[in-house]
Amino acid sequence: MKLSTRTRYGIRAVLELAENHDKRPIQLKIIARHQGISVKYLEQLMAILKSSGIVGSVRGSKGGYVLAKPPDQIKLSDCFNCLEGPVITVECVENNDYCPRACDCVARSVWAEVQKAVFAVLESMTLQSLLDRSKRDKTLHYHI
Amino acid sequence: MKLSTRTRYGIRAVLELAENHDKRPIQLKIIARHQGISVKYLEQLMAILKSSGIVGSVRGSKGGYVLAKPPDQIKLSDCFNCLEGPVITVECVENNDYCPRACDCVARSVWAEVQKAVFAVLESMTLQSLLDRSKRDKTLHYHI
DNA sequence: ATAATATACTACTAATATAATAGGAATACA
DNA sequence: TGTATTCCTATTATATTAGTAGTATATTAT
Repeated sequence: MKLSTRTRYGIRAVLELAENHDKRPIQLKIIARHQGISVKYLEQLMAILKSSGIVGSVRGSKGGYVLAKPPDQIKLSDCFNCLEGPVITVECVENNDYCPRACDCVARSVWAEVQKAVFAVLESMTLQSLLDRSKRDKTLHYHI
Repeated sequence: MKLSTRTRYGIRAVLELAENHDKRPIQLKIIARHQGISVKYLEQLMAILKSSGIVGSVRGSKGGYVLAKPPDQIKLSDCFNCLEGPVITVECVENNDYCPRACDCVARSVWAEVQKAVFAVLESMTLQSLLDRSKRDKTLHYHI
């Protein structure tokens, strides 16, 4: 159970957009430079995020990307879902018809619980809450 | 974030061993038939579980597999770990030296929290507790 | 002893998903 | 008009998963 770079890069990218939410659109080349990845690859990730309504874009010179909503209205679970796909897919958890023994399968109940736990964490976080956390942590560092 | 069949099959297999813990060794062909998978593939999964000290085996005719410890002493996190690998590997969570920005990376703190949540669920379950749950659920069904 | 049954070990193959690269089209600004 | 940027699609490389296959080794039963 390993996170794809797609999700890791993608979420770092939206966090960077969140930091600059009130400013002008940010170009991918900027983000790509910061994260040390190729613009071309990032383009594809942003396309996913855009089609899910998480980011918006401005084409042409001086264009770039912005968050489609204020950072306190974007949950991490939204980002995760569109980049990585549904949290922990064991077909049978979502789809009762997938396996005839689903209704009394213990294993299934395990995966359902794990899935719930992951989702709860991701749903409790918004981009804004993460920015706040980051700010707080940095302040703490100065005082150490 | 999708579970491998390796983990799904493997855990269903140890659950089947747990059900028969007081009995004679169970042959792979039995389990394979129940789960609808090939004996050969199951062999490989059992090899992993064996090398991690979760199951033991008896070779030769009338041989088979048994749990290496009583089912209340085997946590699901143990099984998961050896089959699927460490819960949610984002290198930087375990290894502080992996990324220079690790100490104040917000993304990293997210993955650390998710990881903790998953692990907590899996660590709270033993094979025995799952058997009990299964039994209880089945009883409930009769009463419905 | 020998035959039958089961695990143990190792190598190989097929299928799938991820990660990344590449080229050019469309759009906007200056 | 030229430059900068997103947009779209195709292709390739790499890694992982899933599964098959063959043979060796150990144990039991006859």
